[in-house]
Amino acid sequence: MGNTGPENPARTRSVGRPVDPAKDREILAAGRRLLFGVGPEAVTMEAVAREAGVAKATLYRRYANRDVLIAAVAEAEAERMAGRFGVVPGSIDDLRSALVDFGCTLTGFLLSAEHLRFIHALGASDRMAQSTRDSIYTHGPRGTHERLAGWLATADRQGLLDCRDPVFAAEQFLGMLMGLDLVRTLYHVPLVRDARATETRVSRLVDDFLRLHAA
Amino acid sequence: MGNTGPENPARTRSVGRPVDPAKDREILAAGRRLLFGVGPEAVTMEAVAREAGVAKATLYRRYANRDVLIAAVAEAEAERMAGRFGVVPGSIDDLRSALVDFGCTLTGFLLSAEHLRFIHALGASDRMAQSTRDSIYTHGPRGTHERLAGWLATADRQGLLDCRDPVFAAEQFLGMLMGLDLVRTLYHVPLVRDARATETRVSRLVDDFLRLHAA
DNA sequence: CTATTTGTGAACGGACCCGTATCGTAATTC
DNA sequence: GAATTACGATACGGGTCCGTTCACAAATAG
Repeated sequence: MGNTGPENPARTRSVGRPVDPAKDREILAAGRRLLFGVGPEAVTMEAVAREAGVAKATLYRRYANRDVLIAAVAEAEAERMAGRFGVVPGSIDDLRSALVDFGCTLTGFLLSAEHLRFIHALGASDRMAQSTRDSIYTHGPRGTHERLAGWLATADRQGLLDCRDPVFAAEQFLGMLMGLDLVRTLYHVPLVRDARATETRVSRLVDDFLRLHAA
Repeated sequence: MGNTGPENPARTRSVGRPVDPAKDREILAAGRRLLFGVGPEAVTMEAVAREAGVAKATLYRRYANRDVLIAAVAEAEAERMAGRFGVVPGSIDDLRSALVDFGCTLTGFLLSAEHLRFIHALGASDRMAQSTRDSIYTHGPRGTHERLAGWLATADRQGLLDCRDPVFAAEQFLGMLMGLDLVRTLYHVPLVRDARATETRVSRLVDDFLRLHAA
């Protein structure tokens, strides 16, 4: 993951024309636009080359074949999204407002156009390697789940909460939070919910959750 | 929807060799296997013809083009799944066991291989018409949500429950029930959960839900 | 300048697919 | 039997894409 370029240790042989890193970025950006903007079928070598302003031969100099390219595009996006996914509840002093903030941020992301496109790109079973999916899952939902569970466990140890099964409780909370939003996303059902509505909704859910696990 | 065949009023001209309905079924079955088993890209006219043991010309006699065929396959599957989705809580006399049964059936379906393949096929944005998706959504998740909300509203009117916003509560319950299962499905994360584990999990969730809305 | 490597542009063979067409055969009505 | 329709097998033109190749320009080190 901490690689200078596509699949390369010792990329510079220190002689000859150096690799243009701008092209790397252009290729991945073009691949991302196609994969997450149009769909997996749209990311053909010819389309990527055209979109990136690069010769097809250049693509094959960097990526062995189409599947490798698609995997690289997905992996790059996974890293980009890790930051967005990396939401964590704030200070434990004010449980309620920490959970409300956490919930609003998370649902806001769930419903974003960015995430929607990402979810749909996951359907490309064959084209996207399972390892890529695993990586995204681990850095994404699984990480969020674990962090929330850890946070709840801490709150329980400090006597702020009665939460003897934090993993279960965290999933319960995340489930309530997502509600049917993910389903709606999958079915392309538009859902407008402004910041105001989101906050009231999340507030009610957090109140319920805290009521269930009151110390 | 109550059509004898693909897009056909007055299909019998009553003279000449009649259409073989078995071929209709074979075609749809083959399309279903390909669409939900392999992926949208796999459902080509040639593959369907091969898989169904039918000449390609026969396909074009029934379906104008590939997109129409794919839409028909998806629509047929949507009808098939409507029955599976059509879970409804049982008698209102015993809230708890009715909800537990409902929850177990629903999560069992959510995690089924059948539903998994279905979800992934939804990614084919271009190939599957939005009207098809809408139909599936309406007969599926939306219907379940509405039926549950109606059920809760009835329970509220009878004083068995304190549920002043049944739509909200229904989504809350469904959210808790699904938890991260749908996410796991999307990321191909296997989750083994036998009937025993499912029931204890759902029982806890139902208890929590009833505690939140106790009369 | 020379050697070396990156990148371009264009072309190519092979594969797959779509949608159509043709010809022969099977099944049914009259 | 004759007319009519459904189906199979096969082939074709047109298109897209993959992955490779080749000749040539561009950029860098020594």
